[in-house]
Amino acid sequence: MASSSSHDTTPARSSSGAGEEGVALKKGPWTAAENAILFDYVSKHGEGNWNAVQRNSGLQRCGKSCRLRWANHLRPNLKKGAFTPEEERLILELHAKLGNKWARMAAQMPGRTDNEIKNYWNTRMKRHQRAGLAICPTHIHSGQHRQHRLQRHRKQHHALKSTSHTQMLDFQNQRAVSFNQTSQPQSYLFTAHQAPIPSQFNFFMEQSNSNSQSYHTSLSPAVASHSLLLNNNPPHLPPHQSNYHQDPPDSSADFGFVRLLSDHRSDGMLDDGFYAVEFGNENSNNQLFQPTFKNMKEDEGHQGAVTMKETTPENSSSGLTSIGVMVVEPEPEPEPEPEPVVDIINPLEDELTSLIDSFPAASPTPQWYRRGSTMAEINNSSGDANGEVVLDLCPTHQLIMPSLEAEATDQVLSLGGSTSMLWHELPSIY
DNA sequence: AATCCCAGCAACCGCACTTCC
DNA sequence: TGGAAGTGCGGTTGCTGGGAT
Repeated sequence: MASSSSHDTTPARSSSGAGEEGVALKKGPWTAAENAILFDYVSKHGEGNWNAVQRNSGLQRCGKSCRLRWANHLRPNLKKGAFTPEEERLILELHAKLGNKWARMAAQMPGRTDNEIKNYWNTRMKRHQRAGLAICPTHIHSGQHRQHRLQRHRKQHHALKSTSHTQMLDFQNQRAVSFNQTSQPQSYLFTAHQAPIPSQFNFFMEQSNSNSQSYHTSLSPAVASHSLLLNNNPPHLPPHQSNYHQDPPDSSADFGFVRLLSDHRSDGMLDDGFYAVEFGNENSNNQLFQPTFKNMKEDEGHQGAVTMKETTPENSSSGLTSIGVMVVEPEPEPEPEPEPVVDIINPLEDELTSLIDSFPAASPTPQWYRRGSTMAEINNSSGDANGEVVLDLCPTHQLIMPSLEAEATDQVLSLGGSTSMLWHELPSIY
């Protein structure tokens, strides 16, 4: 990228100001000669008294400019080059602790300058705002905030244990998904008209052929940003043994499904383990296939999974589109003492809060989050609503994910024989 | 090959704080 | 004690080079 030397012969940003005795002060990129003069002067006289540099050295730069040049480029023991992963991690931690206190951050990173750290952070912010990604991973939150989150989580955990584990996210007042019957092979089209699907969700397509081989392929981010068109049997899919299908339920099954997965990027920008939506279908023979369950924030000791449910006409008359999340948690640790914390939110809400906290401020808050519904309330076909997850998609089909109280890998997801779907007007999940 | 776009970076600017007289 | 000078900090600007088209 641009370096100081690249500016050496470029006067583009230069302008003039008046120094002491009316001497025109230069602005803009520093030349090698100026660097040499400054370095020589500071080597002899030490740092400080920067305005004297111009007076005594003949350098036509103001004191502030000299100080900046020295601090950012000329002083000894400066580290040059890209930040190491360890330094990046440190920046995240320090920023969580200190905020935009670049100088204080630099003081704890030998060889790095505040300007460098600031530029790094700002470009990173821009990049992730563009991408709609969370800025700080959960594990970077400051100790106090982190502890508070854990407290709230434990508090909520107890509340859940006493009632139900089912938590619902409802996409209300949205147009329901419409399904169109088409001939085989099945194809799915997911379209989000209101906002791009956030890029923290990777789109994959997984398929299994008649030989129980699973295929897994990524989908174009450009396509995924607003819509997905999927065919469950494209011939061009690269053979890639899926990590997600543990036991294909039926070797003759031929199915595909789409995932929106949390993007675990190497830069650790996202809330680990926050998973959103899993779409599924099955083949025309109504073979069942296993949904895949993901850990949610294993460090806090619970698992979660999200899937969707097509609803029958009678139980989707409201046109409700909802996404449910089930949280499976281990037995609670004994609380050492009652906590004065009053605000109780569920773990999912907590995670969503952390995600939403970093959303662009201009994004409208969708009116889709509602707690309280259980699958039993929507569909009386199940006797045990605990942990069931529901996503109403259309008035004519139903996809049911049973409780996760049993071993997750044994869960079976059933789905009617839909062939294609349009998911219109998804609420935004920035 | 030419042009456009944009990420990365260096440097400037304004403000606040500290020090000195 | 108050004003001027010096210094530090954070925000912003604008240039450059590389990649995309």
